[in-house]
Amino acid sequence: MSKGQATIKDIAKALRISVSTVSRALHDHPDISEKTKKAVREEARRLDYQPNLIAQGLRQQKSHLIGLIVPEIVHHFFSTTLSGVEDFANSQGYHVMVCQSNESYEREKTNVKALLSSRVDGIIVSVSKETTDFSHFKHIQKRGIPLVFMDRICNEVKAPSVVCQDYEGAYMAAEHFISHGRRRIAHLRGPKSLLISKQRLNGYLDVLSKHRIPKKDEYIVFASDFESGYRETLRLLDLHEKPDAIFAVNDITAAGSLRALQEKGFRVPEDISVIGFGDDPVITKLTVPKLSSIYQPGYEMGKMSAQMLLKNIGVQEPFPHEIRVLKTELKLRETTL
Amino acid sequence: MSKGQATIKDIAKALRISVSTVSRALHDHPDISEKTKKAVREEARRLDYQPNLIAQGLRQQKSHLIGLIVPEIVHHFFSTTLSGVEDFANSQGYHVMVCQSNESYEREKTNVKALLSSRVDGIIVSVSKETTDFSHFKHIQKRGIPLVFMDRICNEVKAPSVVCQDYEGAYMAAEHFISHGRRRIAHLRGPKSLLISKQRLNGYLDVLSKHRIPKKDEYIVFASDFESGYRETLRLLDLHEKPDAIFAVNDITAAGSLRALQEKGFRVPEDISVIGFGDDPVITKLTVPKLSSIYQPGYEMGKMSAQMLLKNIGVQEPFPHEIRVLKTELKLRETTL
DNA sequence: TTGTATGCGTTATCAG
DNA sequence: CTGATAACGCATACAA
Repeated sequence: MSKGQATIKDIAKALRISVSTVSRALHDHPDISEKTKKAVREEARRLDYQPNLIAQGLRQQKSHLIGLIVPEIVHHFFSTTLSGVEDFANSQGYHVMVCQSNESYEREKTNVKALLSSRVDGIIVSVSKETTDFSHFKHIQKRGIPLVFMDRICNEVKAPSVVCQDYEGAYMAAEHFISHGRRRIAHLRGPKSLLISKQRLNGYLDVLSKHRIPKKDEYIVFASDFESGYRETLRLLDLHEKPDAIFAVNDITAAGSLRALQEKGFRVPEDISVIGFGDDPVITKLTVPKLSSIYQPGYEMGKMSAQMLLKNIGVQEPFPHEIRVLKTELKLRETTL
Repeated sequence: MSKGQATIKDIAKALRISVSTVSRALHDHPDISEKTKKAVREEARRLDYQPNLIAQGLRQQKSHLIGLIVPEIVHHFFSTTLSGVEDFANSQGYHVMVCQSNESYEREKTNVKALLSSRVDGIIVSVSKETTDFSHFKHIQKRGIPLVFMDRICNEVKAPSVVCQDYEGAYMAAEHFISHGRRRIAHLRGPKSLLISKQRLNGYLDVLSKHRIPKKDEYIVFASDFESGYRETLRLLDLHEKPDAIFAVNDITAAGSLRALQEKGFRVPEDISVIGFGDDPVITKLTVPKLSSIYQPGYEMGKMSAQMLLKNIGVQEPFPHEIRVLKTELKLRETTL
């Protein structure tokens, strides 16, 4: 009775029929009589039969598992992508194994190995900051396992990728500053290793050059967390020509920046405007004044990634190198005019 | 070569030995000669052999997977518990399947079914707000699968549980108010369905009665997100006897409360002190003034849960009904005297 | 319409 | 020290 989980064998035994008949009945195979099907279904319910996905996986060489590797799930953005991945995967009968690289290259490699060993049917990756060698990703593909990059993508490996309009988002932010009379726009930029940082930087730079504003190196500083955002903003405020606008690579950095501005007595947005990136609902709600930001469709990006991944499961290499770009939006709140 | 993943069969074939020898060599079985072992290991490396966990799972009736069901991973607390679970599980050769119930009872049931079908070796659950019927949890145990409750526990089902000092945390908060001369302490409480809400409420109530302060029903209102925290605080401020301190069931609610206080021109902490619960690093950093809060050891709770779960894998029922309580701490910042 | 046999990759038992 | 074989639970080609 409660001897672990019931199997098709148990159903077969109870009904005195063969396991193959049970298997087929459960799958609604046309060959099986309605009568048998009904009996099987009832017995299955009686025994609370749940198909053993492990056995199914072994048999059909499909685990119905997909792997997701993200840097850190604590970040709002990544947790929303997980929701998107999970929802779509579940809707297609897949489950998700989540791994965090903690921004560590070594850990990312371990994660890949673990997922491969678990025979996941596909892997979605958002690359860690530390990663500069990409052979572990190529390795996935060599095994014939579909791979999709999400947000933190990787140009060195040809794989379907899902990003948002990083460039356009940054462009919008900078344009907004310009159209409100700002000329001395600083950028708190992300690490060199990340493409998204470069894209955001480029969007910013292109707006400057479009408006014939010379790029000023002191205005472009590395900062991607609260503390560095705070610290680097203090330094910006020490410049002879202080900026009149700050575009930050993400919201928490923008929050650090706001803290510095507030402490130094600058009025936001009157003296200095600020725009973040990510539109984190907690951060944008809590800063004073409320942070304007570029909305990133995390849930949709996750969903789309899962969709592209599942589309490629079972197909032959080479995998397409399609890049899907999802829309970002400028959300104006109180740190902008 | 790149024909999917290598198996022990491939190694056996290459070395012209039997699969059983390979299997044993890989497991460092004492019967196998050092010479053979070395050859096998080398060939395994050459072929980049990774054991097929699915096959292993089927064979040994152990999937080396554990399931984690949390309400919503976007909350900082739950994402830190995931890290704890993941780290400990990985260290023991287990992987984690994460499911979000989205605070929905139906979805929680679906999650349980899915995990059972995946033949996870154990399940960690943080119960959804909506859940009042617990048969799906009992069901897990009936199947002989160990179950551990974490944070959002469930007294109706006897299972090992990991919580933090909800009562004591609330007690500390209220005591702190009292010891700084506050007498009109309000509580923004969580939903009735959650034990942690009750515990936090009780800690608060016991401090009142200890100090012979009569409980005042208008001071105890339901609120567990930013908007309700904001709204209910406005109502508290309309009372004839306004509170001089507010203890909130979580940090985001406290943040909503602070927003209301600020809008109405109350000084925090001089006029009204505020303490939250959870010690969310983003929220406590961003509110103005910075929010005092009760620190909850999320990572350790996750780790402990995984530890208790793995301890029970393979053991016979009945599972112990041990409850582990982890320490909370009062973190004083700027919303308290 | 149903049953038998086989194999997915691995490990354990039993022989040798 | 090593090999052949069965079994885990399921799905399918082939028989009947």
